[in-house]
Amino acid sequence: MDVNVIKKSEGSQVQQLANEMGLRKGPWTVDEDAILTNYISTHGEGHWNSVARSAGLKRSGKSCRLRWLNYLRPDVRRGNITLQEQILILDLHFRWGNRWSKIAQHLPGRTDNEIKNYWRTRVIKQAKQLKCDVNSKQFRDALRYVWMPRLLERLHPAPQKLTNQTEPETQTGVLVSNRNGSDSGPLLCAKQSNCLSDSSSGQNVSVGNQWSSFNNQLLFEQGTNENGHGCGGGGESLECLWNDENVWFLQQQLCDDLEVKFNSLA
DNA sequence: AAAGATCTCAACCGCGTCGCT
DNA sequence: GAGCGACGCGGTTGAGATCTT
Repeated sequence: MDVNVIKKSEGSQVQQLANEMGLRKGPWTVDEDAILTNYISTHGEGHWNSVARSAGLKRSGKSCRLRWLNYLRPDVRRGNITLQEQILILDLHFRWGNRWSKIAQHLPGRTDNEIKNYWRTRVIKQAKQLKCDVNSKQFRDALRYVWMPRLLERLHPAPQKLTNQTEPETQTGVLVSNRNGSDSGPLLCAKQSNCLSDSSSGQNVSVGNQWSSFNNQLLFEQGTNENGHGCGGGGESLECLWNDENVWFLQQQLCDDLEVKFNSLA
């Protein structure tokens, strides 16, 4: 597919210059991929502008770099984000915010672009469902105290397994949930009051340490537990965690008065 | 089956930073 | 220190795929 896309936004001097130089934009062709891959395998990465010129690609250096890093690199992992990766992303984003490249460094084979897309398409969607702002304390608490623990629970149905593998305090709260027939948010939250105390007393580090410990385990396990325990057999969808009941609970509790509860628990 | 809505993700853009001259 | 080019990052876009009606 040979696409010479002339964008509406074209008009800047840079773009005009690019056009005059005959630079291509839009989707990469198989031939272009092959040229870039061959060139880099021979000459290595870096100096992207000269790569574009020397390889005979009518692409900008930026475009070559992006194509290589996000798609052609041999160690790029394709396919669904695993449960482990989802937990890591949630945790790391909690710590660092939209530092996608920094987060990606902790997910081998995943690109910042992929993680960014995951966040925008999955996580922000959930925030909208809950009628919360994605950056609000309510939603961040929902991620931290409900979503992540439930992912962990899916990953490790038997809590003892984790307890035996990491330091004891790593497991406080986050793995506890009420499974008496139906999920019960309030009980879940009450059982996690120790976590809340940690964060509200300014001891985010301790919670971070809990997750750091678990992150190490996740990274270790990624090679052996690729499929996790998704709700649909091999499915890795998060959406199953956000069933109607959970959404209802979170809307009721988190977006209305959970913040008050947190404060009182602290 | 078709049309419209929604989702996904590759690719682009603008901007900040870094290193060299 | 100023100017410049290269690079990397985060935000945004839009085409194609998928789902819903």
